[in-house]
Amino acid sequence: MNPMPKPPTMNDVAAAAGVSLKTVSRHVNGATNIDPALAARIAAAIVSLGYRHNLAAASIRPGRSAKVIGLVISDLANPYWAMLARSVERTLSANGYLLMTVSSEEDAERHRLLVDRLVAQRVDGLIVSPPRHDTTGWQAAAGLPPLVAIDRPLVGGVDAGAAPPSTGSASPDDSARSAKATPPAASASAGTTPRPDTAPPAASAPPAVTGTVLADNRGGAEAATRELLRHGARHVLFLGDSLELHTMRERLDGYRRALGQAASGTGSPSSSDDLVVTTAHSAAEASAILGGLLGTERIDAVFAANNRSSIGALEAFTRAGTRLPLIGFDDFESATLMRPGVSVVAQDVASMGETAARTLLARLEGSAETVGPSAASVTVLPTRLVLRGSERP
Amino acid sequence: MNPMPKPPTMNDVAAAAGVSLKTVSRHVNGATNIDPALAARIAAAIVSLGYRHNLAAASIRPGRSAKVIGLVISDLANPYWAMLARSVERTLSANGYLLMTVSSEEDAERHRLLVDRLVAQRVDGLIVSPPRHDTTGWQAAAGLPPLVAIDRPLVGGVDAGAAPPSTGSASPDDSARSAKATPPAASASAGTTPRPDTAPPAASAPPAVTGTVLADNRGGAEAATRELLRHGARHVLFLGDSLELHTMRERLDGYRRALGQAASGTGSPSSSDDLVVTTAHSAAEASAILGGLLGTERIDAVFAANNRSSIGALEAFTRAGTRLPLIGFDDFESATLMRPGVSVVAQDVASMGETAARTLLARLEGSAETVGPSAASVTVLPTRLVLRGSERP
DNA sequence: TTGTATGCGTTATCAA
DNA sequence: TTGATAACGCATACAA
Repeated sequence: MNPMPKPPTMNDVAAAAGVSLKTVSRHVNGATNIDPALAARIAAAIVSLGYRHNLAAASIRPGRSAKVIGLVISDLANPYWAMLARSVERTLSANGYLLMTVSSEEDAERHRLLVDRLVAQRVDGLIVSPPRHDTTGWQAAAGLPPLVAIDRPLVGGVDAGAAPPSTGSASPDDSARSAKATPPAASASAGTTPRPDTAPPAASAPPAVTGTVLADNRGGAEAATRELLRHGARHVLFLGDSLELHTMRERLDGYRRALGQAASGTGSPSSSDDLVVTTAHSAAEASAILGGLLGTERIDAVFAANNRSSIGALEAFTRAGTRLPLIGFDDFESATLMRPGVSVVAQDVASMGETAARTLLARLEGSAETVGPSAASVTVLPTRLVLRGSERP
Repeated sequence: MNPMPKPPTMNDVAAAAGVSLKTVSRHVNGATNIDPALAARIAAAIVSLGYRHNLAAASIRPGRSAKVIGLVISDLANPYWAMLARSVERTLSANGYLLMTVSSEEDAERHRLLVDRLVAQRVDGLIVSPPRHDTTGWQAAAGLPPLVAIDRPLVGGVDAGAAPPSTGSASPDDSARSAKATPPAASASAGTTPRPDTAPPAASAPPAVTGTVLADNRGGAEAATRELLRHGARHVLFLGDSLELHTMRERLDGYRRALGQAASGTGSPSSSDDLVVTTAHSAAEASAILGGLLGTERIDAVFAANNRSSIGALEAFTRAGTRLPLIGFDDFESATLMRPGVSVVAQDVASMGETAARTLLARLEGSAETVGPSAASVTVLPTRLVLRGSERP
């Protein structure tokens, strides 16, 4: 009946049960050594008052944490990310952690805001898929909890600019990106020592980047392209999104590698860049672009570099009432519904999420500095070429 | 270089800047009335120390909160829920709130755990899609923050007792549910006073249920079924998931309503329960079940009661090399790829999420008791029948 | 086994 | 405009 009955505290419970605060604390935290009689009185008081443990308050004590992890992805509505998020959540949840999933919508500024917010919320760890125009100095960023990069590597390992605020000047399409280290197509562990040259804004905080979990984008793309070539294709279209995305760069690289390899053999497949589209940001755009090309004779097969592009390609085929050999990157639910079935490069999304989660957990549980200062692991998960028929003419 | 440089606090900043704690607090909270000179010193100290505001600590002060909302859904990997989550996140995010999305995997126990955890985390509000075997006394549950039900109503409001399991007995068209404001296909507001008969576990806490946002499941299903009948179908299969799900009950109701209506007209469509499948929990199951029925002559059209069932039905068609007229509930990305295109009852997922978020925000911003004790709103969003061709023989 | 006293990082009160 | 001081809800030395 009270107008605003402020939530009962541990103290209220203690008073109601006629015990001390400390005893209630023990009971709530699941301590065993409590007089059963008192425990019962406390339990009764808790129920009768409607008391709920305040984890936010508890977590400000030194050494204690709320066991919350933040996950920053780019688009929750994309099945790929949704499945990744679920996989991460499952693993963390099984270990008593709660996951805060937020989506940046591929907006670097929003991404930065979200990370800041999560850090302010004092999450224990962060799993992050960096945005396109990532200018964050991750390696040096201060006050960050342990962090794992997923799906894409963080900048700062190599080419992080000296521009913390949103000043992303210079040419947006600068191709200075090939300076990056080429990760091996296998699982490996590299002691990525942080480079001291990038401006260290803070004094104390150690670099927090704990690990990176990627798929073998290059290898998958290469295998897919080679398969198309094997079936006689000579002009394979690369249909994908912006090269600002690390995954796209890797996939394009694999595609070109396959072309180059074939060229050195029979000498026929063209490796001209005219067959590369990197402006398909959505299924609709992919469909429109491909639709314009279907009439011409210039292409005879399509490598769709992500699930959106695959859908778009299929849409274009349907509209045009024709089709070309097609392999897509990323599996999607309705790939088996089409006839012929859509062949894809399938990522193991489940293990990707699980691996990221485990990497983070290992760091969190492992007593902080037990692994030595900044031993960052890089895991590259293999992809699988799933052939369902669409790769054929 | 310190082995474990514990994160700098506001006190450290104050010391470094040579000002008082309170002044730093003001600066961090964006107060305007600060000597510019001091403000500059503080800002410098913050950067140099790498200080980050600790929202968890701030939120324990009375009257202050972390501006975090919890969203509990049943399956993040289902595009329907993923889109809903994104829509909710967008609206909340635009209002300065952070969203914690967790998924219960349709497990009532896990659902309960998650809600408890979120409450313990002291979220400001909760948006919840109740699980199947929901036995939570929501209306009476103590210590809950303001809560909005989404997609499905909470039990405890009206029909919690009697027949939750698959007993769809009696006249399925029983109008007993009109005891509650029969959800018209529009927005309405009903003063749902909490029932005193369900055991009130707590003493003080007021019922927290602020609103309910549903789709017009019955109307949508009815329209879809009627459309199938209109094209000459006489034996429409209802292919759906468990009737423990409120949405399924409503959709089945709409389906039967259409059949009954047709029967009273030409007297032909069968309304026997033999055409009702409520055990398709996944696309694979739906596909298997329908596959078994396709050979027989017993059905001549399919109403797939959710997106999984639609996919399953298409799979079965593909496998059997045949097809029947089909309309599905819930739109899905590849519905336009098939030929003929798959007709669906489309929910406005975006406004559903937005409405839920706004309802909650209205309650949170509105100074608590300004709306009077427990004025819960019920919003029923209309659905849209999208015809793409698959409804035809 | 239980209680007392103190501190966690922040904000609010009230006086300077 | 600024600063000392007291909460906030909880957990932990340490004492009983």
